[in-house]
Amino acid sequence: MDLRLATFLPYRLNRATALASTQFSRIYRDAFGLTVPEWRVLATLGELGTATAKEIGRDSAMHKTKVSRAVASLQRRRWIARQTDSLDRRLEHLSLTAAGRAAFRRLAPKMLAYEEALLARLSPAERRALMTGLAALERALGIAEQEQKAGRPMPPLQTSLSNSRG
Amino acid sequence: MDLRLATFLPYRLNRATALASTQFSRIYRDAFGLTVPEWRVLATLGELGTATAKEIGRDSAMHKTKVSRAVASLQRRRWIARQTDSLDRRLEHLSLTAAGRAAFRRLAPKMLAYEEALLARLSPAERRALMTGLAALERALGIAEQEQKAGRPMPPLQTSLSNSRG
DNA sequence: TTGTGATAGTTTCAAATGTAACCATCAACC
DNA sequence: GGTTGATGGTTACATTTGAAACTATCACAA
Repeated sequence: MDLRLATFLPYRLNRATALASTQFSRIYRDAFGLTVPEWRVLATLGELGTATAKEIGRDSAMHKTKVSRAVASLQRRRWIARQTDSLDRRLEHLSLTAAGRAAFRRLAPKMLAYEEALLARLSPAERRALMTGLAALERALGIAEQEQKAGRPMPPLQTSLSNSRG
Repeated sequence: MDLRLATFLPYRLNRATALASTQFSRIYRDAFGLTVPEWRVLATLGELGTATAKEIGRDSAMHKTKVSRAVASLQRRRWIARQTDSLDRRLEHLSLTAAGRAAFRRLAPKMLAYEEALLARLSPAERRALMTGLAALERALGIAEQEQKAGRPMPPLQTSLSNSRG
């Protein structure tokens, strides 16, 4: 089998993801001028209530500097309040202010509605297939393992050609 | 239904894609120090034989400046040859040199083998589901339309909340 | 033939990003 | 108490990126 980019899985994933990201991000960009990292921090705190920067990073799969900057930006908007942990003063417990919660409550249903509208373009069977397939792919990629701790590497895939530098 | 990032489609896509991209890119990075855009240009030319920068951009869904820089870089490696169209001197017909083709022939089977190894972690049913679901998602996102011409926008999705700036 | 507008491709510039260094704090051990 | 190593989080620096400006060329029309 020859390699064709158009049918190659990582390429297809990339393209679909980029397009989805563009379409979804238009919602919070148009409404509030939020960037993707800012939206993710908002959504994470909207869901969790309170979290540290590290927890947000793990939960939203973002680099810690990205989280740091997004948090700083949302704090400038007065959407995030920060409280230093009394026992461990390295920790900053972050949570949404009333304004932040209001913004989240305004955005969340729009985001879910757009997701619903997108999935409504799929037949029920296709929808099931997407959920099944995506979950299986996540498992295959080792996302479950990655989630807990970024420490140990995945067990390598069975690839006869792996590491054959040639 | 509340918005939970972990079950939210664009977020799941993003995470899976980022992880897949990292894993796949390790192959050509380790072997040749190629970047993602460089690999895509190589793969596109490996597939098409000859193409202009614009065609590569359309085919690989990359911004034209990204293509331009990746092409320049591969040219510095002497992996790409360029020939100006005799009838329209704005066009540059790009193709792989012998060295470029050799690199592609070395990489392509590794990439396909890794894809196969990844998909081997899925059951046959899950694999079918992934392909069905991904294809349906691509259609829903309008990737088919996007491919032909980046001109007209997609017909808007059915979203009761669209554009309700509040 | 000389504008005028479009197109292929490159370059410039500013913004976003990741790596690495850094600061403050903590836990553990001497 | 003081040193050592780890951790949460921020900052500095270099790289990557895309938008917009630019160059060269083309088609077309006055």
